[in-house]
Parts: sequence; structure tokens; C-alpha cells
Amino acid sequence: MEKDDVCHSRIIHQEKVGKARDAALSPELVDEISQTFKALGDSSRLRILWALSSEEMCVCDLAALLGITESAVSHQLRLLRTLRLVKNRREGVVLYYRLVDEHVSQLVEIALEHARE
Amino acid sequence: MEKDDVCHSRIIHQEKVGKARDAALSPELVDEISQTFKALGDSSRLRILWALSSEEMCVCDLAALLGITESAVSHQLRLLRTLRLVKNRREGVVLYYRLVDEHVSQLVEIALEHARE
DNA sequence: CTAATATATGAGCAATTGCTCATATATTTA
DNA sequence: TAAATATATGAGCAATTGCTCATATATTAG
Repeated sequence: MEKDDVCHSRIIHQEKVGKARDAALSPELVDEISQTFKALGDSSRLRILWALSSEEMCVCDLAALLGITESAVSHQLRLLRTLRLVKNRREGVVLYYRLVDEHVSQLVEIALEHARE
Repeated sequence: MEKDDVCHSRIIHQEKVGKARDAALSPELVDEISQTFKALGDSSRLRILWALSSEEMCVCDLAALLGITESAVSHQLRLLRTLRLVKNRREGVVLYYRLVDEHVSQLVEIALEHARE
């Protein structure tokens, strides 16, 4: 007497689901891409990245610009570094951050377009 | 005897910060854009959106594809609807969801490029 | 060496979030 | 009308997250 709706889904359109399965991104890609978007999905990080898309900046400039702690900025920059969205160069005791490539700017541009409909 | 490092930032490069301030996105735009990215920053929603970039699908197809509850899918679709990333059309009792426009696909394509370096 | 400056980092907390479960709504069929 | 189907939604909980605070590290100046 087992109920076999363990997975309650009926799959109304098997061929659609099948095609979607074939076209689906690998779990690793899903994870990496969603992490990238998550990075852009926080207002502090988004503002940081937008600022860096024009010009390299140091931690305390970014803190002044955003009006938040240098510690907070540094934490966010670490995340962005880990995701290889930004890199830095040292000049004495100051670290200048900039974007790794143009992808971030392109992403924000498209999102801007979308926001303006 | 007040310490006036209420904001501890030194603003090492005033002109950079000034230019960044001028170029900065408005708080409303920052909010809207970061919400859009946040929507793409969850693996379930990303997979939903990726699937819908090929073909419209109903809730239970998406649930079967992702291997999660229809309720969970429905909750995520509501969010995506609110952000006007997806829309639906009704056919009888079934709701078919699809992307509102091409922006989402473009965003994922760029993120894919980035992931592949 | 020591002091000062700029940044990094770990712990921890409050707020957010993605899900589950129960229930509600909408449409079709009988 | 009532029953069945597909989806929507509210409450609530566990996990995640962005920040603060304290402390650590790295570089330069003296």
C-alpha cells in the first residue's frame, strides 16, 4: 500500500522536460554562475563594482563613497576576489582594486537596460 | 574634545571619490538592479530562468525538472513575476511561464562566458 | 627596532531567505 | 451543483548573509 507520489510531480509535458534536461547547465556551472549573480545581487557590492568599472580605487575610497566601514568593504572585496570579479595591485601600503575583465560592466549595463524597460 | 572620525574614512583620493559620486547609480536603480541580480543569484531560480529561455513551461514541469516541490517553484515564480522577469499565460487550468524579454538570457550568456574564462 | 597606516580576517549577531506544510483559489469536468 | 486538478499563498523554521567589533598582518617612516 505505498503511495508512489514520493515526488508529487506529474510531468505534464515529458518532451519539454526532457529537452530542458538536455539543455540544462551542469550543477557546477549553475553553482558558479549563481554565485556570480549573487555577488552582484547586493547593493554594496553592486555599488563597489560599478565604481570600479570606471576607475581603480582603494579600500578607504570605496568606504567613503559607500558610507560604510572599511572593514565591511574589505569583507566584500574578499568575496569579489574569490569569485575573480576584482583584482588588486599594491602601491606601498595602499591596495588599488579594479575589475578583472569587462564582464561585470556588461552585466550591469544589461540590467540597467532592463530596469529602464 | 570630540573625535571627529565619526566616519573613519580618510578619503585618500578625493577626486576619485568625487567622480565616482557623480557617476554613481541612484539608490532606486541600485535597488532595482541588485534585486534583479539577486533573482539570478539563486540556483533554483537560475535553473528555472535558463529552462524558460528555451521554451515556455508550466509549474509542474519545472518542479519535475528541478526535482523540487511545485510549491517551491510557485514561490520562486511569484518573485520572478514581481520583478517582471517572467510572465505567464493560462491554458485551462495550466499556467505556462516564459521570460518577459531577452535580457535574462543575455545576462546568463555573459555569466557563462565569464565562468568559462 | 617601534610606531603609524592601510587593509585583512575571525567571531558573532540580526536580518534575510528558500524551503516545507497547510490551506486557499481558480478552472474544468461530471 | 461537487469533485478533481493546477497553482498560489501565508506562516514558520533552518540556513545563509552582511555587518560590527576586535584583532592580525603588511608596508613604510623614523
